[in-house]
Amino acid sequence: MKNSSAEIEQASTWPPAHNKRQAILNAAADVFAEQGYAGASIDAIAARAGVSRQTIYNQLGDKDNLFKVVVTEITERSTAGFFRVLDTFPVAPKDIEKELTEFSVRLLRKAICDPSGRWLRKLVETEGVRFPQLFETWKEYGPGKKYPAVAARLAQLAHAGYLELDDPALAARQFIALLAMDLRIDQQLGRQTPDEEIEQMAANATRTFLRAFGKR
Amino acid sequence: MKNSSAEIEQASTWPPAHNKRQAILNAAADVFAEQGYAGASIDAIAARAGVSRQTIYNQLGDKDNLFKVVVTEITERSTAGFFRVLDTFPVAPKDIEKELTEFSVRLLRKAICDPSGRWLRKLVETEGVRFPQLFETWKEYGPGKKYPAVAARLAQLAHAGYLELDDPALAARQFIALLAMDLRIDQQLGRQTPDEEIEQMAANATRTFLRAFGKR
DNA sequence: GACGAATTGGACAATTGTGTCCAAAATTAT
DNA sequence: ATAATTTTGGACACAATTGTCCAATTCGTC
Repeated sequence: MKNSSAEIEQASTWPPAHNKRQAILNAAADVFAEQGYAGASIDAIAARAGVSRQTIYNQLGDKDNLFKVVVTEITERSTAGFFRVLDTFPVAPKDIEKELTEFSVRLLRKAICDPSGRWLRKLVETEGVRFPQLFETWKEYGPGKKYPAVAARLAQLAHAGYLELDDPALAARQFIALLAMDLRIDQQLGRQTPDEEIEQMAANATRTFLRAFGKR
Repeated sequence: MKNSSAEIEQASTWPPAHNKRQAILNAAADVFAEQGYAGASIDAIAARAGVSRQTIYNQLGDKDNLFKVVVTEITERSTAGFFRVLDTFPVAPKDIEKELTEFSVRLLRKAICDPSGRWLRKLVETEGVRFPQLFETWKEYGPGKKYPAVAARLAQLAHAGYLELDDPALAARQFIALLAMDLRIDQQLGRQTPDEEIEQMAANATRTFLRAFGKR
């Protein structure tokens, strides 16, 4: 009924059980993020996925394993989306402020439209202590790969004479921090950040970043 | 035994039961933060506080109420500490970079040594959806009072000719974002950030902030 | 030392959740 | 159509948790 993932169950004459599996994983991600590991009951997940409890145990084993699968799955989904956006990073911009702002908008929008990232961060924050190995995996895929990638792009811009950077890695972290800043507060609630605000956030971050590191 | 709050129970010929109450609140804060609301069992809290379960029910009622008391208590403790540090904000610095960095170190250190802030943030993130009224309270005391206070100090510095600001409120958020940036990752784990790194973080943030907004 | 208050520990019912088993039903492929 | 596989829903044992009750004990005070 109120199953938001139901539309995915089209006629898929494909991997036998993969649409139900997907429905389960989506539902599980939601419930885990909302209720925490302990608070998430298998029944709640089953209900939201529109599946019987038994099917979950059949396909994914016990709660621990379900949780691990959810996190790895979402990690992959999230990083894939991130790198797709990163490919649109401006290389030889005519108007650097304009193009960097537009890139920032794309980045923020991806981070919003695809809630995976948010769920994931929340899950890791909440359950990281109890699943240390999971925390490591996330750190490897999250900060471990995303920040260097951004740093490389920034270094490229610096090398092309657009920026003055002595520490690209630091600049990358600061750029992301400035971008995500206002998003966090909104996002922790269910608040759907309106488009104008996203553009405002991107503009603010880019402007300050360029004030600090732009060639003058 | 391994009760880290036990030392507080000195000879206090004072409010009859207030040291035990404190022990309970401290333990509850820890357990709630580690395990989430659902995962935190009263028994676990009682054990960590070194009291019997019954005592918790006697003094603080049921789990819901205990949680509320913990959050309000910690909110007050945290904001108090913050404003005590904010009073050391440089007003007429000789070397602005130096003095602003030192202030940043104090701010970060307070945010670390007093784990209340971290616990609180985590609790709000985890349980904010389930306790909406609580979320509002936190937002009122957290972002609602801290950011404007910082903005006012920055505006003061700008007025005194040290900074070039068009939007103090925005600058305040960005300053805090730059400061807290690297802290979050460390902190979510139990990692005790070493002193040199704190100073490094403060220096990085201040340097970038002044590159963007310092009068040249 | 004796009194009153708080604390303790243990037992208790009620609820909730996990993970398993299984026979009936639905779905899919042959 | 028929056979194979998956899904379903309900029942079940088992464990954990909440919140309450109460007698025995400890604690601080007078």
